[in-house]
Parts: sequence; structure tokens; C-alpha cells
Amino acid sequence: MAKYANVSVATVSRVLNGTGAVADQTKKAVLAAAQKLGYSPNLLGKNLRQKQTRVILVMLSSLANTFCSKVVHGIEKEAVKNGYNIMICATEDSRKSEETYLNFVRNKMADGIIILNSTLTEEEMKEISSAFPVVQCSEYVDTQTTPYVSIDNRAAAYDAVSCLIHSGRKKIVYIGVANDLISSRLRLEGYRKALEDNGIAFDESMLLFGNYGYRSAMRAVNNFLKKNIFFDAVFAISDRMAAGAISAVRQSGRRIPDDVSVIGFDNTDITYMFEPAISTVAQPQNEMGEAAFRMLLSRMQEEMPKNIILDHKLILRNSN
Amino acid sequence: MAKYANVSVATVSRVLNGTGAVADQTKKAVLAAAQKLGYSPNLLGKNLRQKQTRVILVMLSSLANTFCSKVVHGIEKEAVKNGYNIMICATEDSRKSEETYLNFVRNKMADGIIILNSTLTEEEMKEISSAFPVVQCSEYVDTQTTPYVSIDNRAAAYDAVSCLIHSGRKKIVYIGVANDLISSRLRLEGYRKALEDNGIAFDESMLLFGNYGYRSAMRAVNNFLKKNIFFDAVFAISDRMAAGAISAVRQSGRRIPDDVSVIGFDNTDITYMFEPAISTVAQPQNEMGEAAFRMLLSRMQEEMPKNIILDHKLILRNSN
DNA sequence: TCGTTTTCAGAAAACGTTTACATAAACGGG
DNA sequence: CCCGTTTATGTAAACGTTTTCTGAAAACGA
Repeated sequence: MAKYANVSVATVSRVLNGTGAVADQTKKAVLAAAQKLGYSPNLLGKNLRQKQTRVILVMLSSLANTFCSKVVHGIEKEAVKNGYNIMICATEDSRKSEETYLNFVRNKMADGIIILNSTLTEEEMKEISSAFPVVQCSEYVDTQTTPYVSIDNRAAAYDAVSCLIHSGRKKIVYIGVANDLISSRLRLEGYRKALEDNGIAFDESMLLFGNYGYRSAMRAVNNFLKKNIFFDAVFAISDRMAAGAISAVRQSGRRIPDDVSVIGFDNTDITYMFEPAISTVAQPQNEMGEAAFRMLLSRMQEEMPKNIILDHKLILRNSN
Repeated sequence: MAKYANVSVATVSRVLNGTGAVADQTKKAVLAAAQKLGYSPNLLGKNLRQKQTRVILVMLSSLANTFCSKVVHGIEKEAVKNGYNIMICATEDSRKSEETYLNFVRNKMADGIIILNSTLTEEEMKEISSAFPVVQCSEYVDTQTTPYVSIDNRAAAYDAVSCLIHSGRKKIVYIGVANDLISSRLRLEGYRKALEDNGIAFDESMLLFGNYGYRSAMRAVNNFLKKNIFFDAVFAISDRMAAGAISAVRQSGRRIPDDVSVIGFDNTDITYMFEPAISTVAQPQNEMGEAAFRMLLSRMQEEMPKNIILDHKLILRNSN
């Protein structure tokens, strides 16, 4: 390419990057040559030399999680605004996969990473956080070293359950997921606190568990129904589980929301497609993504941003 | 690192890659040093030298499209099996974004790309296909130069509509999307052919259009209902649009499937969560992904694979 | 013991850029 | 006309690897 245009590689670089002075005539020659040869500079060389790629990774466990999609969109918008590009890595919660993608940034193929969810322990998170720029978004482990943006999951669950209670419900089933995610823990805490604050005894047998999915909740509620324990409300930590609960409850002949009130979580599309439309807790996904990117940006500039907690919002539809 | 272990960089490389002979003692020393320093080789250097990254890109328009998620999973599985990693690029149908991600592979930050959907024209597809390895998956433009794996969309639509006809339906509404995607075109053709083959006149006024989403279909059907044109079935090219159609039809007091039969497309989660469960056309998403990766692999080895058409399957539930 | 092979490890080139430095030509002011 | 400044370009180092060559030492075989 350089030889073809009869200039040095330095000049080619200068022309293509618009850096440094170069005569109009040679500039034209270089551009013409580039055009003719279909030349396009090798990013590996460029990034190696410049010690940056302007690529950041977004790690999430599954694409099927529609909640994440809006968060990612927020990240992307802010990234592009700042001249960065994002690449999405779906780990399916595989350790090996997580390791692989973390190594991409450890090994300089990307400048930083935003983790939406992972199976990383506090120790591991600390380790990688000291090795390269990382921020957490939505889910997080609370080390002092890895900043995060999220909502107050405890308060969100508290609000949802309180809403159920204030409309007269007293026997409230909780449908969660038996994992270690911070959201699971805090939402259960919020549920529990709402009960306590309203003088309702916490009852472990009212806790059901699934895997965020429709079918798992349906199964759990069906099993629960067999026990003939009275209940008049359900708080589910995902909308799909709320939908599953509604279906199971209905099949048993009970009416929604008259007999059983239901509130879900995340305000995903299913909430308005379902009949009845599902009441839910909305998170500011876009802002969360935007904030996450801004935090990563400052981390990449060697600053340590403060954690951010954004506001959630209870959205009431027809299931409660 | 090399200095720290008192060896040359060449030896470090040999130890870390297990290539070439190196004495046990030095091997240990190098590994110890790497451990101590937390050394991890720079992939930019490595990839630059080796002229390959073992990364492939998967381009899709939106993460929110749950159909894609299973395809991507199939791709990933096959990729990992072959020592490759995938990165997902969501373009949101932005030309700029598409261009950016294509440039990643043009500029050697990735070895190849699988395009699930894009706004590329035939000309553009040809151009990039001659510049680097690319295959299309699910959606495609039919150039002779860019291989694809997909289903026979025309036959799939034909089967669905025929099924409606054989159960006695004669006035069948088509709900599609007014875009240039091959699937849109072929499914409409299949719809039309099924009518013709069964002696039913094609009627342009039975064609409705939306944007794949629930609400758009609901709106379209509501408008259609106002016209008071009789119909007894709906074929929608997405499950969400099928769901929207069902809701609209029901609100008008008609029963599903007694008064109106509905069949959707893609066999997404909504089909079994919805009441009634939605009949649909299933695509072999996993196999499609796997096939796509294998095709890309052979393209990266300078072979030109043949196009692949996989089998679809009509899945009957309670909406027809 | 002497040649021959094998084992080990370093030196240096190569990958494709950017960029600091050098230098030659053009220019302008006195 | 001379000298300092600007402009335009090339040279070469640097980024961090892998890999080819090369050579020294060790092992081996006769």
C-alpha cells in the first residue's frame, strides 16, 4: 500500500488519521491508492501500538433475558457517544466461558468490561477488578473495589409487597430463585420486612422457588396448591414467574386478582401481553446501562466511581 | 517478565504455549514467574503475529429478539467445540453500527462473521463477502457469493396456511411486516400459494402489517375489525403478532379458535405462556446456528460451502 | 574418543501500526 | 543573500507476541 502510493507508511498513517501535516497532492495520492487497493488499516497493529482498542465487553448470562436487552441498549448508546464500541458475551453461566471473556480484557483485546451477571465470588471479583477496569450493572457482589449501578432491590420488593398488604392481602406467597444473586437475597429480605412491618408473621412455607421461567413457577405453584394452604397474593421476582403463577392459580379455579393478587418484577413485554396485564416493578434499564458505561469510562481513566442506586417504580396493571 | 525469569521472550512463549522443547527446570521457573507477576500474554501481539484471533462475530439487529438467542447458542456451542469464541454485535438496524462491526473483521479484530439479519443490499453483501469470511443465517440475501443456512420460508407459510384451510377456514388474514427481509417476502408468497392451490381467491385487503410486536398486530387487527370484513383465521409471521391478533379478536367478542383460528411463527416462549397456547411454525434454531458456524469455518479455510435449507415443523397448540 | 544427533535456549525477524525524531526543501524577513 | 522557521516527508523505534535460525551444550552411538 505504502509502496503503491510511493510514500512511507508514516505518511499513509498520517493521511488516514488526519494527523500531522501532509501536502494536498500526496494526500490525494494516498487516498486514491487506498481506494484502489481497498486498503483498510489492521486494528491489531493499531491497537497494539496505541495500547487501547476502544472496545468494551458486556457480559451477561443469557440473551434470552429480555431485561438485559434494554440495559445493553443503554450501555451501547452511551458508549457510541464516547467513541467506544461494545461486544456482548453470553456466558450461559459457564465458568469456562466467563473466564474466556474476562481474559479478553485481561489480555488487551478490550479496554474494559461491564458485568450484568456472573457466578464470580467476591474474591474473584476483587482479583479481576485489580487487574483491569470492570463495573457491575444490575446484579453485583459488594466488594469495595468493584463499583456497581443497580436499584434498591430490598426497597423495591418491600414496596411491591406493601402494596399487596395495603389492599388487604395477608397471605402472600413469595416466588424466587434459589441462587446467590444479590437481587434474590435482597428481594426476599424486602418481602420479609414488609410482612414484619405490617404485623404479618413470616412463614417459610410460603416461599417457593423456580428458575425465573414460566414453567418453573407454574410447577411450584401447582405443588403448593396441593397442600391446600390458603393464600391471597403472590409476589414473584420475575414477570415470567408471575405469569406462571397466574396460570397455575387460574387452573385451580381461583380468579385473578379477586382471589389472588399477583405482582411480578422487571416490567418485561410479557406484562402487557398477558391477560390479565401483570402488575410489576420497573427498573430504569436504560439509565442503568448509561450509568454503567459512564462509570466504566471513569474507571478506565483511573478514577474510582461511587456506586449508584437508581429509582425503581411500581407499575400497577390488572393482576392486583 | 522474561527478564524476571531470566530467560528470553522466546522461551516464555514456548513454555506458555507448550510448543518446542524446554527443560523442566526452566519451565518451572517461567511458570513461577508468570504466577508471581500475574502475567498473561497480550492477545494483540499474539493475534497480530499469528494473523488470526479465533474470534468470530455474530451480528443481529436486536437482543430483544428471542428467536435469535437459540440460534446464537447453537453457533456458540459449535464455535467452542472448534476452539473459537463468539462476540455478539447488536446493530438495532443502524447502518453506522453495521458498518462498524463489519470493519472489525475487515480490520482483523475477528476472523469471520455470521449475519443473522442486516440491512445490507445484495451489492454490499457481495462486496464484504469478497473481502472477508461471512455467512448468513436465517435471513439472507441471495447472492451467489455469500452462503446461507435457513429454512424454506415459503413452504413453512404454505404448510401453516394449508393447515388452516384444511380445517375449514376460508377467509384468512395475513399479518406480516412491510420490510425487505427474505422471510417476509417468502412467507407472503407461501400464504398466497396455499390460497391459490385450494381455490381461494387472494385478496389484498386481507393483508395487514406491523413490526413483529404484539401491539402493532393488535392495532392492525383492531383497524381491520372496524371494516367489518368477515374472517375466520389469521396467519401471523411472528408469535408476538399472533398473540396481538388473538387479543384484538377476543376483545371484539369472537372466540379463539372457534370463530377465528390463529397460527404464529417461530415457536418462541410466548406460545406456551399465552392462553390459548399458540400454534406456530418452529425452526430448528440450534441446528441452524451450528450449521452456520460450520459453514463459516469452511469459508475461513477458503472453501465455499453450499447453502443449507433445514426442515421447519408445524406445532399445533390451542389457537387453531 | 570422536563424530553425530538431540535438546535447549537465545537472537532476531516478522506481524502492521503509530509516533518521536531527523532532515530536506521551501519560505520569509531582514 | 543568509538564516531561522515552517512544511512535508521519511527513518526507525516501539508495541508484545510467535517463529525461524542459529548455536552451544549435552547425549548418544560406535
